[in-house]
Amino acid sequence: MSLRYALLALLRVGPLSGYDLQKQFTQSVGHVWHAPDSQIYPELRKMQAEGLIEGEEQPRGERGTRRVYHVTPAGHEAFLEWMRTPLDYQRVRDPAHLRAAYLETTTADAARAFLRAHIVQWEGELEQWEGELTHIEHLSNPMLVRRLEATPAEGHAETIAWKRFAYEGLVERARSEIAWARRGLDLVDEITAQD
Amino acid sequence: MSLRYALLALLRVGPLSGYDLQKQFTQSVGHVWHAPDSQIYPELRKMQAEGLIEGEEQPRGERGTRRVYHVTPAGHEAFLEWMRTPLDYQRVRDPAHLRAAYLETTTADAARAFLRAHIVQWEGELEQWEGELTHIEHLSNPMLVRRLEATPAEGHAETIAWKRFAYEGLVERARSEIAWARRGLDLVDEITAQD
DNA sequence: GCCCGCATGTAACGCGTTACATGATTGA
DNA sequence: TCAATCATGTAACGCGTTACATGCGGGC
Repeated sequence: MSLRYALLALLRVGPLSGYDLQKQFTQSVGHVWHAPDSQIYPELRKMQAEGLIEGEEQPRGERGTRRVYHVTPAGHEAFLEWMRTPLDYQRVRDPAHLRAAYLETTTADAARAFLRAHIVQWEGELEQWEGELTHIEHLSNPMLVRRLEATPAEGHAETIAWKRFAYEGLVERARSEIAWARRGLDLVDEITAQD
Repeated sequence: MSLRYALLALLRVGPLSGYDLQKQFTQSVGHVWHAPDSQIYPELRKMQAEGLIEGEEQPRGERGTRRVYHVTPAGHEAFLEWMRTPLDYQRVRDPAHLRAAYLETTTADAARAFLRAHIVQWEGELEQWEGELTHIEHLSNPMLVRRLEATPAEGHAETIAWKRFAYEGLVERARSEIAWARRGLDLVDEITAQD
């Protein structure tokens, strides 16, 4: 549901091809909203059919072509409309906490393996998000630079502030997941010590 | 993917009908893993077809029937196997943080509305999870009581400890989302003060 | 000449959501 | 007798995942 708005957010700054968008989805935006190429290309076609974007075929070498998309006025409006609309929050569906609630049904080793994997998982995310944060602070994210170049200077601080805000929230979340799993490991130790 | 294991976790304690399971999914387990009835009934049929559970038709009044399911040995094994298996973590797809990263594109009012809705959303979850925590502490959750009755007394403390652990993690997450959105509201104030 | 990166997709499948649909029992 | 609760589903649709599929361009 949000994929198209993530795509619009990127395209609003300037035209990009499906491939370029896909790269952004494995880099910057992808740290917040992941999408594989098999989802991006069809979505772009749909958005074009609905008049939110327009694609321009560009020759590439002798026979190759690439399609560069740009946002139409209707697309700009759709994005701004989305920003004004309440988000629809998905119902909670959290496999890690579901499993955590039943850890007494398994062995101490399995419980530890699960908790350690949880730590590894969130340490990975943490690294990505902290990396993005430093890219934001140092203005070393090319997409952010393009965005700043396309907007008047007096808005730059605000743009950066919101990016930082978003990633700080994610960093905080990752830290809290890691701390939680560590407490879980302590709990396994306490329980096994009793036997 | 985890739905069937959530169902197995409940059924392991003792037989239940689809309707009873559905109630648990709007109460206790549903605070971790939501599922509507339209998903539960077909899933139970599938699980029966795969030999994980067995259903027994019970008469209800003159003409009504209800199907009560119990876990087969294969079902018990499948659950324990799942507990030993690494979770597959979904890629990040977080609409709230996606939007937060682009709040400079909208008005201060829209930004505030979004952040306030985020706070309301997570305060709702927080209330649910804190409620569950007190139910756990006071042993006033009927499903937990059934679970304890079905297991030897020396395991009770551990069972309760893991439930508490799971819900504490969720409570922490909700608090952190709320704190984050409040910082966002402060940021809106700072930005509007500059103009 | 070969490989890596550029570039664009299709197909099948599963999970989840929403809406729709029906009927029986029990207690006020 | 009427409403609430018990009880069980079907159908259509959309989003996302995984696997599959293809071919060009540019640099070494």
